[in-house]
Formats: sequence, C-alpha cells, structure tokens
Amino acid sequence: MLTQNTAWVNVERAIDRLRAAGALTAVELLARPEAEIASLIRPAGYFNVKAVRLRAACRWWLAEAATAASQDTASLRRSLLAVHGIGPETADDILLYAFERPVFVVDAYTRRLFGRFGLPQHDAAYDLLRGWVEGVLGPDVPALGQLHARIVELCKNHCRPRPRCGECPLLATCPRLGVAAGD
DNA sequence: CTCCAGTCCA
DNA sequence: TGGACCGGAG
Repeated sequence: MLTQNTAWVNVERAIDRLRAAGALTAVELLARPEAEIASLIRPAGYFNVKAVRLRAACRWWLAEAATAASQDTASLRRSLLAVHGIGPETADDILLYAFERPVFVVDAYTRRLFGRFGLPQHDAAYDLLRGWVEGVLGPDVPALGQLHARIVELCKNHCRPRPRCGECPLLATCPRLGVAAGD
C-alpha cells in the first residue's frame, strides 16, 4: 500500500520509521492515532490517505487472516477488494506474495514492457491482462512471482519511460532494437 | 478525470 | 528544476 504510485526507496524509509516506532504489526499500528501513522509514513508520500488505508488493511488482517487460508482465491480476492485502499494490483500483490496464490500482478511496468514488445494485450482491462499471463504460465506461484519481479527490475533499470536500451538484457529480442526515442 | 505528496535524479 | 515513482478513491 505504501508503494502505490511511489518510488520504492521512499517506501523503505517509511517502513524503517514504522519499525523504529514499533508500529509494524497490525495491533501496534491500530493502537496509534492516525495522525501519528501519517507522520511516520511521510517519506512515502500521500501520507494522509495511506494512513487511512493502512488502518483499513490492518483491520482486515485482524478480522480475516485466520480464515484466509481456507478460502479459494476468487473469494479471497473479493474480500481484499472490499477493503478501502486495496485495488486490483494491491490485492494481487497480497494474493501472490503473502498467500502464495497463483495470480499475476499487473502493474504499470508490465503494461509498458508489453506495449514496447508489441503485445496487443498491454492495453487490455486489468483482469483480462492478468488472466492472459496466468494462462501462459499456468498456476505456478514461483514462476508468476519471478516474472513480475523481473519485469520490475527490468523496467526500473532499462525499460524506463525514457528507454535505456544500452545494457538491456532483452535488447536482442526487443522489436524496438534500441530505437531509444519517444516511448 | 483529478486529487493525493515527498523524494530522487537527469 | 520537472518528470516520474511497482495506485486507488471520489
């Protein structure tokens, strides 16, 4: 939630501050005033809205986490999406990495990379693009996590808004072949 | 579509 | 110094 539209380096600072304040667990975070949480996560930006969202997520965790394991993935996703501040991408992050469910996380990086590779799916609605990747990889949790993580790394280092194709490991197979102009 | 917001870096 | 940052709600 802290990393929603926010650079990861700033998220790490916010997490460090929460940890230093002893507010990294759901119980501890909920025990503090919302204004204090907002102050602690200030480096991550959007701190007022994110403080509200973190509280909502912690309440969900305390109420639902115990029975989450027994729920099927579709039900668990609906439950997560009902939480204020958890949209499709955040829900799938939690499903894949926290609950180890076989889902693919679609993010801005995925759409940018797929678009540059000429895949028509890059514009598709969230669930369509997610389902397409899941169909290609199959219900393989490690593979789904690896692909998402590698897309993130690739797009942070090379496939940026202004492409840095020089050292890109995909240069040989990229349709753009280092045409580093525009997007 | 617009707002939310601090931080980094070319 | 302005764009960009692993989105989501109203």
